[in-house]
Amino acid sequence: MTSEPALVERWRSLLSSYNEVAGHLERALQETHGLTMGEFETLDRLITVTCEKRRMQELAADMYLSQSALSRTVARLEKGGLVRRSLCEDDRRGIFVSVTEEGLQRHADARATHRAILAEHLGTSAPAG
Amino acid sequence: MTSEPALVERWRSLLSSYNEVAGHLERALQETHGLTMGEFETLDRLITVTCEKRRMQELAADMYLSQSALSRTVARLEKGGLVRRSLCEDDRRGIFVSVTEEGLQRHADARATHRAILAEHLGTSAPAG
DNA sequence: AGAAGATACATGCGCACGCATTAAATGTCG
DNA sequence: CGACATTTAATGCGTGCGCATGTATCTTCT
Repeated sequence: MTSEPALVERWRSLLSSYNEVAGHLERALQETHGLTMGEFETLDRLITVTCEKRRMQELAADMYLSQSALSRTVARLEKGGLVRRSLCEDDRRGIFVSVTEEGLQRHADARATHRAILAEHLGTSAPAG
Repeated sequence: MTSEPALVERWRSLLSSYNEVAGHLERALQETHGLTMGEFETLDRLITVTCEKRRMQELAADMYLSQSALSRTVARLEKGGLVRRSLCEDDRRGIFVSVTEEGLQRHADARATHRAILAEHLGTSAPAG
């Protein structure tokens, strides 16, 4: 049973941790690799999973992005050649998303930055609780 | 010494906790009280502190918002009559911000919603770590 | 088969954000 | 005092987001 003041405390802590890390992450990924945090996370989720193609919907379920945000994020990634969209034959409303070679490469590069930022800005702060 | 995979794990957990809570909070505060999360947090910080007036700069230091975002947030709050801006006589570059009666009231109302959302969406999830 | 409703993704719109710049006030040093 | 750097807050601009809606496709029920 968490008391209310403690709850607010926990929220503030979460808020500042998140913003600290997200801020640096966003800047670093953008500057060094031309990627939004959302773009990186999307790539990351596309790659971490075994199957080659994933439907928008599955992707959305894994993520914090809204459906519309995901749609646009994938559109940007495709425009940048990092991802490919293809029709789903079984259900022609569906869209499959797959990572291109360039996408794999860019993600691999960006991952280093990602880890570094996490180590620097998440590693030092105490895990809440 | 946190291992790298664990770090990423921790980040993803932070990311989803944050977005879960922030999403619901934003919606609830907007719908019920016409307040942005940033606006509420700003009011909250203005009120939690002992002194009556606070300078933008001090406020900014407490918060995750950028200087420009804070400036606009305060402008919105003022436009809504929840906050008042006044010149700082000692240093006329500075701006003091103080909460109006209406601001106090609105904050008091919103606080209930805030706590409720936290209890619902932060209370159940295990504190990371 | 045909109509009504559900589902999947795309898009119009408005909003809050961050970065870079600007305007006003202060501090510094000759 | 007067020129120049510094600091504080406001603002122009571009970007990504969520909500609501649009369009195409699938499902269900008769």
